[in-house]
Amino acid sequence: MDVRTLCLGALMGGEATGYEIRKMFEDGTFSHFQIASLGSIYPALTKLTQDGLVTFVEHEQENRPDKKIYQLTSEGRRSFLRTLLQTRPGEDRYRSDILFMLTFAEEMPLELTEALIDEFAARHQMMSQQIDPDKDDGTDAQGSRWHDEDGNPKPGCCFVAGLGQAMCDATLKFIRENKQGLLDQLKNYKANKS
Amino acid sequence: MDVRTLCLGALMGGEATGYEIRKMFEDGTFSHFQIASLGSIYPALTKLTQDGLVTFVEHEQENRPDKKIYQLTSEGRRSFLRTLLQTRPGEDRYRSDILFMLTFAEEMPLELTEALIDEFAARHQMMSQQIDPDKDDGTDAQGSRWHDEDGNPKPGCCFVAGLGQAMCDATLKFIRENKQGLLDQLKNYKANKS
DNA sequence: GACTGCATGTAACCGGTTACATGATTCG
DNA sequence: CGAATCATGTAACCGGTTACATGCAGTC
Repeated sequence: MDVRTLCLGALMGGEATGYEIRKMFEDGTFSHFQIASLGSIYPALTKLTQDGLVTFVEHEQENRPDKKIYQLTSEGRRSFLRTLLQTRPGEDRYRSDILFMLTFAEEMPLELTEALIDEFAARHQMMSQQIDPDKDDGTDAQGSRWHDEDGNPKPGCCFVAGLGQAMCDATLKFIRENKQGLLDQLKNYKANKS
Repeated sequence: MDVRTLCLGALMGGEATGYEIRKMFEDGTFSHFQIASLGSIYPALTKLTQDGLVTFVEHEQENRPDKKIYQLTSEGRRSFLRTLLQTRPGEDRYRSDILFMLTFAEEMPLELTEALIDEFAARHQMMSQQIDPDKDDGTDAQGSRWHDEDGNPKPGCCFVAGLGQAMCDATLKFIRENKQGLLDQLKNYKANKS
């Protein structure tokens, strides 16, 4: 799934600037299962504009670059929906340096192992909080992206958010239950070696 | 974490061919949290050989390209350990086209939604089975990578495997408990719209 | 005073994927 | 008879990251 498609999807929830789209992938709605950086989003939006899939209105701002508020065109919407129906989803890929490093826990000092686990836990804790579908991104006047025009929560979003949270919670739970055990095993393991 | 480091890590468990290393990332030990394709592994091994971090012995085979069995040099081992101690682990990144698509469940036919969920579940089921630390890759004469020379299981590996499995199981559980609910909600949602 | 947030944009670079080339064997 | 498995290797290509450029406002 390329950045262009991701941007179209982001705009399905309503208008947004490039900067705001990045936030959806950094902090927001999509943060736990997709990523996209500004350096790829801006060119993507330019391309989409050329192709007639999005339009933007320029809002002048003092002391800042003009804000470009993007919106799907009806063709953009149709195009995205077509993609949705036709695309065979790519494989899920989860990459974690921390888990890779932890595979070699025997080879590092105990403190490092513990630090890595703690960091892993901290990241998941943060993710879990960011996902929370009830928080609803707060003050947004026109209603958040989790809800449609009538204020009904979107089932798809809730399901995906719930799933993300379940994964985070499971991770956290596992760490709570197994961290000390691992540390103890490592102590024994190292004692046996010497 | 680049492919070179990944290859060094893979060889920490003992000697292997490029083809076997790919398998560790495709099916095996590392499959649930790192990926690497042959097109990047072979060049990486060549580079590592040039740098003196790995060596290989060529085993002739009939009707096949010679098999190159790679092995860490002592410098390769030291270098990997240094990397392990010095590297700030990169962010975990989980990318899932399916979850992205499911965010827009309202916009697609119910059957597609269900198919996507089922596929998601099937993939995680498979992952869960692949991880299983007890299976121990079976017939391997010199013992699998989950165990050290004395046959003791490596705590780091077990921990990471367990964590992977906990995540898979949580995913599967969530789907079991919420799939039908989502489908029902979508039915209502669509009925209300029309 | 330094850093973060808002806000856009460009371009070099780089790493990895994909596809191709080769070829016997085994399984369904 | 086609597909998958074993087994290595090269190279074009492409997508995205990183870094740079610009600049003000607010906070620590």
